[in-house]
Amino acid sequence: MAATPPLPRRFYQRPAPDVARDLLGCVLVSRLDGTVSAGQIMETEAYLGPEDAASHAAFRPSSHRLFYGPGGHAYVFRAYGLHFCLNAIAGARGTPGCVLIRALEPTQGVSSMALRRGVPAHKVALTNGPAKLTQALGITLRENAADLTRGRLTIRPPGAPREFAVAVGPRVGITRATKRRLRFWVRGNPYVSRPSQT
DNA sequence: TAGCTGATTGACT
DNA sequence: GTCAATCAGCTAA
Repeated sequence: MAATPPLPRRFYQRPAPDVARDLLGCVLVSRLDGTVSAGQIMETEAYLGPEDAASHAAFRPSSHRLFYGPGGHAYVFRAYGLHFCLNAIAGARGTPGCVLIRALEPTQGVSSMALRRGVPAHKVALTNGPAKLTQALGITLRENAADLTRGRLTIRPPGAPREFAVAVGPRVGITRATKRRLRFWVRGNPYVSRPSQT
């Protein structure tokens, strides 16, 4: 547990789908509001550049400063006026892409998460959705553009070798380019946000 | 300036 | 199964 260094920036400087797959099992750590909360990433989705109609890089120019940056930063946006979603910027400089963190399994600070969410700590509803996990970890627009390789919000590699089946399927919850198979999740994990659509 | 959209969730029938 | 909540940022004019 002690002082596992966060994933290096070069981890993110690869194609978004590769980063999305390798992010499964990694641990998202937040040190916000004076508490430490962490969870293993169980579900991700990859978004590409302008050629991906569902990506914010394609239709949201205000995100370009991050998308075209060096990678390894957080991109937080508000959906439907009230929910937050957390992305990790991926891809080398000049090749925009990002990875949406859709679900994680709490490993640390569970009571803080339950407090923020207002649901019992043993419920999967704590973090089994993109907006749920941001609320559980206390992530808001303040964390937009945060450096994931250092600071209050980081992602660490798995403590042990990963032993689980990775499933791949079409992305969910979006209205454009839904046929691309860019969603990755841990098969059989109860924290995955939606029933597997293979 | 006005109008529209959305990578969601939770409450309700 | 349906539907409202709520707002930053885009587009049209």
